Amino acid sequence: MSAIVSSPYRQSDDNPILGGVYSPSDFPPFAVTVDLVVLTVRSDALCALLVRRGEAPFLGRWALPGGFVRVSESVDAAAARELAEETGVTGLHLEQLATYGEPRRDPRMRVVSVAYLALAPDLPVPVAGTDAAAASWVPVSEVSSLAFDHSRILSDGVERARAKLEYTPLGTAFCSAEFTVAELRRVYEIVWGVSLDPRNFHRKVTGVEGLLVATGETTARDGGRPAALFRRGSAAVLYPPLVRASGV
Amino acid sequence: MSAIVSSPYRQSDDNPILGGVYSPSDFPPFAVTVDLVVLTVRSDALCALLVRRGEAPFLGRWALPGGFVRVSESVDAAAARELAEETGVTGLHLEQLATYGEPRRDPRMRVVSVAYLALAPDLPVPVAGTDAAAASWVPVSEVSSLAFDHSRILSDGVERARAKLEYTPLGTAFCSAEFTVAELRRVYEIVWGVSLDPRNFHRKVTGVEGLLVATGETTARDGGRPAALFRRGSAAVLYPPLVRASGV
DNA sequence: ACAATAGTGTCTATCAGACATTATCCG
DNA sequence: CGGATAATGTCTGATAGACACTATTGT
Repeated sequence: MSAIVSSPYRQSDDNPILGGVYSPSDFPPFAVTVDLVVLTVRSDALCALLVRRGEAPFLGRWALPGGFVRVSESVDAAAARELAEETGVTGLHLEQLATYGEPRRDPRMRVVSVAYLALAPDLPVPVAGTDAAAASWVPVSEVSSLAFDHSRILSDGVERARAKLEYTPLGTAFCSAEFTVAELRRVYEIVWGVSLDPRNFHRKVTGVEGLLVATGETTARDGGRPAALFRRGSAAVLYPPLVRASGV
Repeated sequence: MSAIVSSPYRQSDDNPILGGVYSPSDFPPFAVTVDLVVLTVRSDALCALLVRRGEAPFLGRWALPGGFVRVSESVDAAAARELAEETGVTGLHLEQLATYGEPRRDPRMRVVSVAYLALAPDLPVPVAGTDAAAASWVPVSEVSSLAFDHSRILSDGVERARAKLEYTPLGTAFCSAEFTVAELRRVYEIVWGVSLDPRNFHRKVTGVEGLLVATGETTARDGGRPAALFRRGSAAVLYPPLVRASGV
C-alpha cells in the first residue's frame, strides 16, 4: 500500500481495475461534496438559499450551500447535516437531485458533487453557515451567474421542484404547518409562474384523497370570509395530478 | 501538499473545510464508480444485464456492470464508456439514476457509486466485459440477491423505467429501429406487467404528436393482417401520458 | 372459408376548465 | 351596507375506457 500522490490529476487514463485485485492505491482519489438547492416561497417569489463565498476561487460570488462528505457518514446524511447547519431547521423535505462530475468543475481538484433538493416554508432568517460569509434568500429570477456549475444545479433543482408539484403533495412543503387553500394556491402560482382559478383549485385539492386534513379552525388573515385551516395529509402521490399550464 | 494516507477511513470526523483554504490533503479520499442498470425486453420478460463477479468480495455473485471513473473523464462519460464496453453498442438511452454513498456499501473502502439507467432493444448477445467473468441477461423477476447494494439499485432502476414509460417516449427505446404498434404494446405490457387493450393503445400512441413516424412499410411477422412499421419520432415527452394500471 | 392480427368507429361515464352563486367575515 | 375573500354548484367540451366492427393477410 503506497501513498497516493497529492495531485488528484493523474496523467494515466488506464483502467485501474485491470490486472487483478485492487487496493486503495489503485484508484484515482476524488473529493465528494454535497450541494443544496434549498427553495422557499417568500414575498411573492420563489427563492433559493445562497451563500457568498469567503475564499478563492469565485471569492465573493454567490454559491449554493454545501460541503464535504465526511468519511464516516453517508452522502444522504451529509446533505441532511449541511441543511440543518444552514437553515437551523430539521425535518425538511430533502431528496437527491443529481450528481455532477465534470473533471474541471472545481478548478482546484477533482470534485464530484451530489446535489440535493430541499423545500422549506418561509423561514424567519437564514442562519449564517459555519463555512460561509453570508447566507441569504435570493429570488431565483434574480440569480445571475453562480460559482462553479451551481447555476446549472440550481436550474435543475427549480425544474425538479416545478415538476414535483404536479404529481406529489410537495406544494405543502412550502407552507407552514397550518395553511389555507389560498396559501397553497399562491405557492403553485408563484412556483409555476401562472395564475390559477381559485374555485377549480379548491375543488381539486380538497378532492384528492389524503392530501389535506382539516383542522376545524379558520383564519381571516387576508380579510374577507375566514378560510379553513389544513394540515398536510399522508398522501404520497397526487392522483389525479395537477397539470401545469392549465386553468386547474 | 502532503501525501494522503492510503487508508480511506480517517478517524477524524472534523469538517475539513474549517479553518481556511483547503488543499487536496484536507479532504477525505473517495473512490467513485459508475454502476449500470441496463434493461431490455426479450422472450416475454424484462431483463437486466448482469455480470458474475470474478473476485472477492462477493466472488461468484451476480452484480451490475460498472467500473471506476477515470480521473480525466466525466462521470457521465464513464457511464457511456462502460455501457459501450458491456453491450458493444453505442447510442443507447442513458440517464443518471441516483448516487449511492453509504459508508460501508463496499467492505474494502469508501466508494461512492453513481448509478445510470440504460434502455436497450433486444441485443443479440451480451459482450463479456473486460473486468467480468461472464455477462448475461437475467429476467428481473428471477434476480435474487446481488453483490453490494446492487439489488436496491436494480429495483430503483426498474421502478424508474416503469415510471418513464408513462410520460416519455422511452418505450420505443426497447424496440429495434423499426417496429409495429403491437411490438410497442408488448413492451408496455411486459414492463408494467399488465395487459392493455390493443385498440385503445393503438389510438393513443398514434394520436400523440411526434411519437411515431410511419415508414410506409408493413410486416406480417406474426401472421394476420400486416402491421404498419414505425420509427421513433422526435417527441421528448408524451402528452397526454399513458397511465399505468388502466385499460389505456 | 377460417383463423389471426391490424386498424377504425361508437358509446358513455368522467373530468377539466369556465364561470355563476352563495357564505361569512371586516370596516 | 359594500368590499373582499371563501366555498359550493352548474354547465360544456374533451377524453379514457369498453367494445363492435371492418380490413388484410396466411393456411
